[in-house]
Parts: sequence; structure tokens; C-alpha cells
Amino acid sequence: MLKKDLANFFSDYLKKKPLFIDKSSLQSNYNPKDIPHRDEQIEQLARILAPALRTEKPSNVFLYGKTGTGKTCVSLHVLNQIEQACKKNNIKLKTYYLNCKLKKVADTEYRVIAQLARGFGREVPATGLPTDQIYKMFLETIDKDKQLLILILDEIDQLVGKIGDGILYNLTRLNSELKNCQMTIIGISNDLMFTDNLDPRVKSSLSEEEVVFPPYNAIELKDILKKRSELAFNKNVFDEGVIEKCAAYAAREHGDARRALELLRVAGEISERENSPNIKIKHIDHAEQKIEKDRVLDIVKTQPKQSQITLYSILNFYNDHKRVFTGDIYDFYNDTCIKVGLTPLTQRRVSDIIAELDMLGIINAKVVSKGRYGRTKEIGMAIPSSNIKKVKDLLKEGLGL
DNA sequence: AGGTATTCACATGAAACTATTCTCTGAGTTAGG
DNA sequence: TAACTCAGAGAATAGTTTCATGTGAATACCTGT
Repeated sequence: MLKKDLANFFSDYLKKKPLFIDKSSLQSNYNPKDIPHRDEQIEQLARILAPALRTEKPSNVFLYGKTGTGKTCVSLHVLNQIEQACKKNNIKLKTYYLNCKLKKVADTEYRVIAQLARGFGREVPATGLPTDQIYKMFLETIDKDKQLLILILDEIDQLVGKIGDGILYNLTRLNSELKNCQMTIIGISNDLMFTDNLDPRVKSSLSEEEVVFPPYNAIELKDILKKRSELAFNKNVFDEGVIEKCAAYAAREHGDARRALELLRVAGEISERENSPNIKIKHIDHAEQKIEKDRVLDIVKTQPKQSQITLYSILNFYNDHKRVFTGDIYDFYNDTCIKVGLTPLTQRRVSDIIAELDMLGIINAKVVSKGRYGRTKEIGMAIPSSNIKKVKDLLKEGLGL
């Protein structure tokens, strides 16, 4: 682009009426003032936590619900309110929110406790101490003065799935050792069956109360989108039926509000880039494709090299034949590994990698028997063909082929 | 024709191995008393 | 002297290999008509 054109471009850009007012209200970490269609859950949780206002220890709570059903949102909201109420009445209440999914921050017992200790203002070394020592330090920190404590452990099912329920047992037991302060734990889980696999002692003490978050239906999603879009976008930027379509898309995928908002945001960005004065239905379609494509590319990008080579091998065959079998892939995989300079893995492992790629939803693998000619996995692609080329190019570049 | 046995080409499981990451211990270091 | 920090030993874990066993149906091979 020439200099003059570029100057024109920028001035045009500024002249244009923007679609967005405040994009942040569509982002997933945004905390809205009111949360539609969650009154019941808010009330339940508030009622459970209310004893804190009388300096009594509230019961431990468990929140269940699929992703994007407002669990985190509701709990932070209620906690915020109760914190303010306590401040007004001069009650000492401290809260801490910890997402257990964060890698390298809270994915081992030691790290979780260390992170909690830090959260309450005690600097602890990242490594080098015995675990019971760190418990002791944490306990001392919080037990210094008389106060109430509310911990939110988000995505707790991920943590327990990784390191077992010992940590929850220790945390609940910790309460009986506290002299001055009282601790309430709010556990948030995406997995509805989560407590079934817990130690019964942990289960009974941790889930004294339970709050279930059902998925949003299309009508509720529409409301949420309307509310948020009023904050995020200028007036009258939506074509007829755009928000409804957005809601319908997300409702199909287990009522995930996060997805719906993302869809709306991306649709807005696309139409802005296209210089369109408003957001049309086709932009929603584009947005959905783009989100899906980004998801796939992101997964592929973050896979280990061996996994990438396996996928590359699959794609290479998929071009020619419609059906791909493990044996074909493995030969090609072997050659590619040598070309790239990696030692090839055994067929056993590659078979598992194929199963992993299947789990990630990038390929479809099913076991078929071809009679005399053996048994193998028949592999097809789970991503639309328009994206396959992109993935292949990405892999080619990433692997230096 | 109908029934059974064989056989293929991997799938699937379990155990063993290995490299990396965590946890723990004790020695060294620091800072406050 | 107590608290803290750090390095290295040992334990735990993840990723992989090795070995063993399992699988479904097309085909080969019988068997009796």
C-alpha cells in the first residue's frame, strides 16, 4: 500500500462509526453487574453464605454445571456482595479465588497450598519445603487473627483428577485445627458425576450444600446476549434475527453462554473488518467457522511434535484415498520422523496418539475388521475440508518440511 | 450349500523402563536478637 | 539462634517401549448332500 493510500485508509477508519463501544463486556473474564436467569442460584448461594454476616462459618458448597453456565460468574458476584456487606458491618472476611486448572500455578498439592498462602499475604518458596510444612505455614497465616475465610476452588474436578482427593481431605481437616479463623470452601466443578469418585469422608464434609447450574436454553441465551450487546455495541448494529441465531447456535452446544458471547464478538470483528455498517446473519456463520478453525489450529499448534507428525501423515494420505489405515500412516510417519530428525516412536504409541487425536475431535477413528486382511483403525477427518489445507500448511511450516 | 477353522493386521492391556519433575533433607546462609 | 535458601538424594510421575493377548470377519478348507 502506498503512503498516501495508507493515510487515507487511517482517516477513513477514524471517520467510520465503530460497531463496538466496549468490547471488554463480551470477553470471558468480564464480570457483569447483573446475571440474568440465575436468580435462583444467586439466592441459594447467598442464603448458604449469609451466616458469615453473623460471624458464623457458612457450610461448604459445591457448584455444578457445564462450562459457560455462569458458575464462576455467580460465585464471584455473590462473594463480592457479601464482602461489601461484611465490610459495612465490620466483619473480618477474606476471600480467595483460585483456578485449579492453571498449569505451573495450581496443579499439584504443594502448589495449590503455596498459592493459597500467597493469596493471603505470605511469601513462600516455590519449592524445597515438605508439603506438611507448607500446610503449617498456610495455617499459621490464616489463623493469625479471628476472621472468616471463603475459598473458591474453580475447576476442582481437574485438580482431583490429576492428583487425587487427598488435598481436599487435608483442607477440610484443616478447619478443625484452626483456632481463630473459620474456613469455607466453595468447589466448582464442570463434571456432574465428580463427587461420586470422592472419598466418602471428603464428600460428606465438602458438599454440605450443593447448587446446580442447568444449561441456558435459547431464550435465556438471547436475553443474555441482548443485555451484553447493549453494553458492547452501538445501537442498531444488528440485522433482524442475528442475536437469535447466535443464541440458537450456542444453545445447541449445551447452552454455553461463553460460546455465545464469543460468537457475537467475533461476528462483530468480522463485520467491522469488512466495513459493513451492521452485523448480518452471514457474519455469524463466518464467525462460527472462524472460531472452529482457530480452535483446531490452536490444538494442532500446541500438540507435541510426534503428534503433529502423526497428524501430518494422516493428512498426507487423506488427500489421495478417502480411507486411511494405521499401517499406511505408520510407514509414512517413520519416514517423516527421520526426515525431520526425530527418532520414530513404536507403532503401539502411534496407535495411542491416533486415539488421542480422535479424542481432541480432529480426526474420526473407528476400528474396523477387514476379515482376512486384518483389523485396523479406519481414519477420517473430523474437521471441514476447507480447514484441512490450513492445518496441513501449518504443520508443514511447524515441522520444517 | 453350509459349517467350521484359519488368518491377517492391527487393537488393547499390562509390565518394565527412562527421563523428567516433585518432594524432602540437611547443610549453608542470613538476619535479627 | 531461628528462619530461610539451596543443592542434591530419593520418590513420584509421565511418556514410551516391550511383551502378550485379543478381535472380527473374509477366506480357506471340510463335510455331507
